[in-house]
Amino acid sequence: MLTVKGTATRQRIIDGAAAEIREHGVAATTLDDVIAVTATSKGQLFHYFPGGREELLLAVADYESERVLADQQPYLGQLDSWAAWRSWRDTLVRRYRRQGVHCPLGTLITELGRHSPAAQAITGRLIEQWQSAVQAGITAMQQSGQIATDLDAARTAAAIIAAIQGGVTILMSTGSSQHLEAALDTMLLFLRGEATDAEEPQEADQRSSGSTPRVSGSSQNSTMTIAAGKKVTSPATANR
Amino acid sequence: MLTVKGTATRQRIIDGAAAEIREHGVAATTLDDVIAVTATSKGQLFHYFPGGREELLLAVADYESERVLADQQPYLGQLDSWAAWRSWRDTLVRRYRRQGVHCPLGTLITELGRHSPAAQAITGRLIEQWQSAVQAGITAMQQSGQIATDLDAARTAAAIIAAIQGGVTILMSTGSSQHLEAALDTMLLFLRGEATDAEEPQEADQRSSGSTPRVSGSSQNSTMTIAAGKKVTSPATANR
DNA sequence: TCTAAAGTGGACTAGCAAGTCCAAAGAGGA
DNA sequence: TCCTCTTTGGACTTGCTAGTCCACTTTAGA
Repeated sequence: MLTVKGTATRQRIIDGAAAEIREHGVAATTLDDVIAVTATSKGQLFHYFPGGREELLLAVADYESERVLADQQPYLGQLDSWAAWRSWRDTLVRRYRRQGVHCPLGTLITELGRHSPAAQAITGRLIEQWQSAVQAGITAMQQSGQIATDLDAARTAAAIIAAIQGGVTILMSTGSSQHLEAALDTMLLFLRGEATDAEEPQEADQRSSGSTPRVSGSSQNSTMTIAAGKKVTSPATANR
Repeated sequence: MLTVKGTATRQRIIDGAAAEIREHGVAATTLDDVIAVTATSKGQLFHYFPGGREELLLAVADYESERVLADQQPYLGQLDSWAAWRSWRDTLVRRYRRQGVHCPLGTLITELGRHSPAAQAITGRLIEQWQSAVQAGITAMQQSGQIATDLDAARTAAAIIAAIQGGVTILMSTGSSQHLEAALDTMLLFLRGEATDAEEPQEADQRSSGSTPRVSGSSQNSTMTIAAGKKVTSPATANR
């Protein structure tokens, strides 16, 4: 009831829609845009997504939420050393800075996540998974004595997720990754500050704390962004 | 060129639009909705907002951004004691918890703040003002020896703003204030932890850190997150 | 090879929502 | 009182977009 070709087409639609949404936002993305960019037709779109726009948006949200976590690997799944935390932090910043103003999930969350229960389920699951990965990292660090054991891993993980989310939201509206970086660095500083037992001296500082490197100036996203999502590829990306 | 009556009507339109947006989101709010809810007409709407929908939305954003800061007073402007920080924290949580899923600015930021420069200006200004108020608080605490002076006030303030923003965003999509509270509490914990000079012994802990109160389970919106105000009290901790 | 199901294209419809227009009522000053 | 400018009401236009419909093509497997 869905051949290989069909599956590919369906996926192509999702990819294209995701790219469009990253680029222009949910509100500004019409089905015709998606059709144009994926070289499909109305017939196909409604053939694969009988629920129409809503169903497509949900599929995109689902797809993006997987990407969010996948992009943070392998670090996110292995936060057992300060170096891993650092790499994870850098991966995150790099990813979002590259994406610039375009955060697929953030947009989806706020634009469609509010009232639809299905959308809430997706975002809820993402937050949960993300948070529990971070929490596992904290716990691991506690077990190896690198983070004080009296720190509430769950609560701190929740705070970290919130901080990231906020940093990204601000990045989306201002174009500067300054807040995201400050948020992440401060949280890491907090984790380290709580370390009472062992430490990894050779890594002990280099970032933040003192001096304030203060990220450049204004919107540095104009530079690339453009290319952002356009890697879609898939059989027919010869758009239009 | 704008009588008293006219000014009142204009303001009524903004109020009504803001309410509608808080309730249903920007995308779902049509001009006809605004007209209906404010007992006005198309003619009036375009008379006072020649730029149409866009101009109205901008006016609403401006209006809401002022409210955001105003609602945090007097604490936000006077963060010179731990008690003030606590009260501020409680005010924030209370406000957003009451508002539940409806964050006017968050919605406006993500839905219209992206591409319009005018909107970016508004959100940018809000973030700046908010952040500098927090930064002033940190500096004041440093000067009175309650926070270590080697802490980067600007960067930490940025992190706090990001954490709040993220907590609110998550609150909007899940309905739980858990993350917002965790974010704020963790940040306060961080500020306190950095205190090396003087301290306020009698206030030295009470929240989290040790024992892990561990917020209940899922959406505890109801539970009130137990500790919230605890002993510090402050004028209005009679939550809700 | 035949046939049924899957896939595809695109014209068409319906409805909504932004924005236009104009007529008429009200308000204030000379 | 009159004249002008502001305010108000609402019908009407226009354009867009989600969704429908159906004819046609391709694919798979019996």
